[in-house]
Amino acid sequence: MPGLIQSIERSSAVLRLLATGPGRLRVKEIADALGLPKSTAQSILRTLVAIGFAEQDPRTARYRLGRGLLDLGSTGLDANELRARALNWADALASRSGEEVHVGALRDGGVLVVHHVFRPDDSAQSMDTGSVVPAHATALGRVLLAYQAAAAEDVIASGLDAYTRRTPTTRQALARALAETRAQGWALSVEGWQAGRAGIAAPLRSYGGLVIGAIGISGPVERLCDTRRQARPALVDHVVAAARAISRDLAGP
Amino acid sequence: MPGLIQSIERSSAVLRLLATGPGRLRVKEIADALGLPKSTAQSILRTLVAIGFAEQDPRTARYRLGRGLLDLGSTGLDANELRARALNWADALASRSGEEVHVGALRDGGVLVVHHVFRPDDSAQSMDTGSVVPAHATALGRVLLAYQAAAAEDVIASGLDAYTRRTPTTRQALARALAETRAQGWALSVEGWQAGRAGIAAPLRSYGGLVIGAIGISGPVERLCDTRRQARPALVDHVVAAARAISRDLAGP
DNA sequence: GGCATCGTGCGACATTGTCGCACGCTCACC
DNA sequence: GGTGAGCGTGCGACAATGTCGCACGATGCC
Repeated sequence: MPGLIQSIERSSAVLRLLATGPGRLRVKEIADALGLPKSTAQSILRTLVAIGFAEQDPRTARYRLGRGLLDLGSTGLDANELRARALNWADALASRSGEEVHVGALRDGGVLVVHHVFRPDDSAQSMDTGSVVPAHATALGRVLLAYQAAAAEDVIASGLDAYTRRTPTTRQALARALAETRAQGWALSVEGWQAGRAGIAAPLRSYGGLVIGAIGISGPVERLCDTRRQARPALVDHVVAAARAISRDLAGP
Repeated sequence: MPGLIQSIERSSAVLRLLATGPGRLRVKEIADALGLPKSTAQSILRTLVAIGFAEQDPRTARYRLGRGLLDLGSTGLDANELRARALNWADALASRSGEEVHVGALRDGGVLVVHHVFRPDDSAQSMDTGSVVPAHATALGRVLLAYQAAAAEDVIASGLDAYTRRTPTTRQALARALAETRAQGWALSVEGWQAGRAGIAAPLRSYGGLVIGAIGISGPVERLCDTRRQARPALVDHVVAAARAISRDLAGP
């Protein structure tokens, strides 16, 4: 067994210390804890900060884990694995709800549809798998953005395009929608993406409760919503139940 | 600005590729994608595997992100920050429920109590902040173990001590309790830790929906439960609402 | 003000990381 | 079955990089 790269090993020790130690640490504390000379620890930390795996508070000079590392964790499962785990439940949801079902994950500011189940009737439908839909305009996307603040910021920074008159196009409007989604634990989008159509979606949680995907139904507004354009509770229950079942599978034993 | 440690930079590029690329990748694909010689890529990967940041499927020789990295992400907030964010809501929960409140996080197989609010009456109470309670025996702990499978495995491997006749002491009993917790989104423990006392707890979710702590109430069984020893719905609602409010704060804008 | 400690960065040089190469294994094609 | 191509793995030479002592400026305490 050939040698390992010492500097990478050391960087992992630093990261573990930041993650499990008493919190924000100083260079000296890190160096002492790991038995490294101060300069060595500092070189490692400087690099970790540069790559986004650690962050330093300029006021106190203390270090903590960085967003770049958290971002990595949040995409720990790939599209194929998400799809494989969601397949059967997505089919069942289409049967129960009578609507078409999509499973998606955030990708480059949009939602990549990793699985699509047609509405269980003989209507004309086109296959959506592989397509990318706008996150801010769809229920799938709202669920994903609600739990991934950095992605939400990116989407806002890129500009919130209007697809219909009901698409949220301001930071405030989107923030309100995302807050509501977090409060309810599911999302509703009424004519945000396509006129006359609505979507209900719920989060898919992986290891540690991490939101790594979303499952949702979509169909005509009058079928998904009551007369006050609120989501029909029975449909919400179906979507949330399917999301929970998939999440149990994703979270492990 | 002095130089950065190149091998650490390269390891981060590999990790990002594993996280955002098409999924399970081979040495050659990684080397080509990053413009590195095959041997260099392999040295980096061998090290990443050794530190747990990457894993290789022995059958296919393909690499993916490792559990060690996901573990880091799940403890990205420290106890002080958790406490600061939960303070006010914990006080409000004690007022509304009329019971004492604890906020905790997993630490070395137990639950570290990071904040404790006394029951809002004049009864004799002792300060619990800083103490560590057994994860498998308490509602706080059940919530945390329900969403952190690796920690649950560790706790089981360390042995499930009995504190009362109702403490779950087998893998099956604990797994059942954790599954129920995940299904409901909150946990109940009746006389699992102390005779005559019960606890109701719900998860605190951070960035990405990650469960990084729990908040709960505890008190006499007859006050927390109905005659069938089921949690009183009004109390569950209070706990879940507090958990949600704190989670909104923890998740960012 | 003096002293101790810390974080940061420079630069010498020893150690470590890089990486070409060889080998065994697997797979596809004839 | 035989052959060739491509891959993953590991060895080892050596150049490049990482290590780390030291100096300096900033901060806090007495």
